Amino acid sequence: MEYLKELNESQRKAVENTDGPVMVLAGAGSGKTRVLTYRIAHLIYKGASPFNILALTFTNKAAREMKERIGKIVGESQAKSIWMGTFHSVFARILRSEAEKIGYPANFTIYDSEDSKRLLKEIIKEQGLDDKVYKPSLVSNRISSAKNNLLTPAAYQQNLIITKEDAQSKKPQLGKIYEIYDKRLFKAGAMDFDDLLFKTNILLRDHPDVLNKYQDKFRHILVDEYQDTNFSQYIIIRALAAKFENICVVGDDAQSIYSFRGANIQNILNFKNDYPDTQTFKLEQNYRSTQNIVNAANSLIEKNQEQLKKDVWTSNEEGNKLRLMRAMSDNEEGMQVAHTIFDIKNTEQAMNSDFAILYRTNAQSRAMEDSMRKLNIPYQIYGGLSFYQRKEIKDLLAYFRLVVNPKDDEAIKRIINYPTRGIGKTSMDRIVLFANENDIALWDVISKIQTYPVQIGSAVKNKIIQFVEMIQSFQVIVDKKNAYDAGQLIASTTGILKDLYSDKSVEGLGRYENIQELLNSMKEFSEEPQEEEGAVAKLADYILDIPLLTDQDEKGKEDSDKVTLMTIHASKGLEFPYVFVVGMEEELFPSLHSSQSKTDLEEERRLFYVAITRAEKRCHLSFSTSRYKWGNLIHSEPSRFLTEIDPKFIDASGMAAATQKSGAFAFPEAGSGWKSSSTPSAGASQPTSGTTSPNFKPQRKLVKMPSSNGTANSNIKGDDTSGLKPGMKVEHGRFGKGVVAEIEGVGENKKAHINFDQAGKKQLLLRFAKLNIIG
DNA sequence: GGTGTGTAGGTTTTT
DNA sequence: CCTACACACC
Repeated sequence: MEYLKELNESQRKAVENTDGPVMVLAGAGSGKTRVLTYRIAHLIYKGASPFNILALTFTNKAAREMKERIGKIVGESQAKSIWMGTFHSVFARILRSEAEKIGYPANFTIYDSEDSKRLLKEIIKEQGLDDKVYKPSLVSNRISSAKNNLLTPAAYQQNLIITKEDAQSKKPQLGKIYEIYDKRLFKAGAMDFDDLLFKTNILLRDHPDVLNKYQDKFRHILVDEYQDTNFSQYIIIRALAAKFENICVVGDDAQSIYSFRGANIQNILNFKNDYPDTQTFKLEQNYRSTQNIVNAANSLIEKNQEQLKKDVWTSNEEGNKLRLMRAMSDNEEGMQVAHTIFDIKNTEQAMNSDFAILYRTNAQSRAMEDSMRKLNIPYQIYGGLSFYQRKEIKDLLAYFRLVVNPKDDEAIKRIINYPTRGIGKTSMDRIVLFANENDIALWDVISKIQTYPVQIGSAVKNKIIQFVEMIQSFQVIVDKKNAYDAGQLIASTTGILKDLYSDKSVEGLGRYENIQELLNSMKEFSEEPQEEEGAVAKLADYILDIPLLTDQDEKGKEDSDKVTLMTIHASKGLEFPYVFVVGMEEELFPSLHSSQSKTDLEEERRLFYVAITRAEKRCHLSFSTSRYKWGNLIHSEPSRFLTEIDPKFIDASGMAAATQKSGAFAFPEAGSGWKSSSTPSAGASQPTSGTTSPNFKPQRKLVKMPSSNGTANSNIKGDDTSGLKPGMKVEHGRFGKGVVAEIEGVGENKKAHINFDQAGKKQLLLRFAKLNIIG
């Protein structure tokens, strides 16, 4: 029990009190993961079987890492048996083994958001509705929140509040769409993300024996990030915990940032009402960040009204103040960040992986990527499209899906004419219409196309028959061959490989390589030892839960030394020595949508709180006064959040030019030296490749030059510094005037040690530094 | 039925 | 700016 000594008092109590309901309110950086890890280890140490432990985490990655840490304490074989993962993946697993009870095949398909929206779009059109009024994404959100609140289509249509809302927003048909959508999913043997929770609830509600079984099984339940659970998740947990009430939830209301996904902060606020004899432990000591960071974050979150009282403090060093940076364009902002990273790496011996650049929206990554590339700083983007959502990958996966679950209508529609085989839109429209009108699965129609009175030409019928026969031939082999052999056969027989190979463009090559990458990983999967002697790794097992993987779950992303770029949402639970929060601008952060309502604004503020508290040593906040949006330059104002942090924790010394006319924004310390318009640009940048993971093609091919916005970077040129000698006086755009102390290195590694009057000693690589010789 | 071109519309955040 | 879809042509 050595591990108990590594805990402070409240942490230790949260670990040792393993009986009955426990709520742990864990401030940012207070060792929440450590508590969860040790609590599980402690349970096992005290004799609990790992099979009886259910631990729900927010990402698969978090589950994996926690398992690893537990394994180090109690042994890997024990840790392996714990039921641990996201709500979605754990309950998908349970649903597969109980699927028949609710009328689903065990091989049910999981529709990702794209599949759902395509289906919705089809239904909207079919109903003769305007898809500009009934926007698929909006309809999808509405249905999603209905499901997360456990409203069936019938309940939805009977709910007066909802129907009134829909009527007022001129969308009275939403309930009807939901009803049809739900039917189609069922017919296709498919569940969307929300169904994985919804159907779990149905299963547990309608099958007391099943409920009983899992209540007994999951004798100990732990839920991480409890503040971000929704109603559907809450009911599942409540049902499963009802018998033993050995439930431990861990969370921080100040970090609740997923209400758009149905997360309900009340779940954590009301926990005590559900379990009156709850023991509550507060973790308030922050071990992660410096005093300045903790205090700055506290001063911000104070502005929120609705929260549980907590005093987060730290005994860490005071550290640097949060540094404010101002740029004139998004590109310049990127360059400032890149240069700052470059400098910190030099002066503090930091690794690339010590840095994270966090932003509000994925679209902001581009300027950051460009600047990283220009300074040759390796980086890794998380978020955006995951590998498995790429078109070519989804196409091939659709074949796999169809082979595994022939009722999967979306898969059929996606690939029946890809690669093109003469089954065109008109024919498919007729077939789909016929199938929907008669409530028959698409596969049933096409596999018996001769027997149904669908008006299509005989040539097309023959093509369809060939297609069906091809799929059937795959179905025969799929259980005999391993996933890789089956996958390889399908990829080549269908003509996908050939089709992609024949495209010799850069993008086409990338797509081909992505397919090869998928096949490689299937090979790896197929070569893993199987539990059962002589069994093969099946295609179905490879593909079924792929939609639940995010790109954080992909292999080979973590162990290399790269700067991390991600949205703030994706950064939840992570920590980095150096954090840059970029795009601190009104209408971006807080987002345009959120500035209307108070609760939304409070959520944005919590999001900012999350961003700041990711930082261990230093936190940089940057904004730009203009930004490209859809190719147009738009003006932007500094975020109101910047003024909500107590100024005594902020270093705005580089903000001289910033106060010029941003009325809403004036820092007392605005001072010396720094002119944003003279930020050096990386003229000598080299062509870069290989900065992204080898698994992936860069998403964009072109590196945009900084001069594209016409300002900041274009007209500053450094002097020729090849003859620079110690003793010479120079001027640097950012650091001001200084004297060269020493020249070191040769060629592109030539470096000058310069004592700047204001900025102190710096080492600058001459190949990047724009220096003007002044004496 | 296949292929190419024009244009409308899209950015919160994610399992 | 980029993508997805509608329409016109072959």
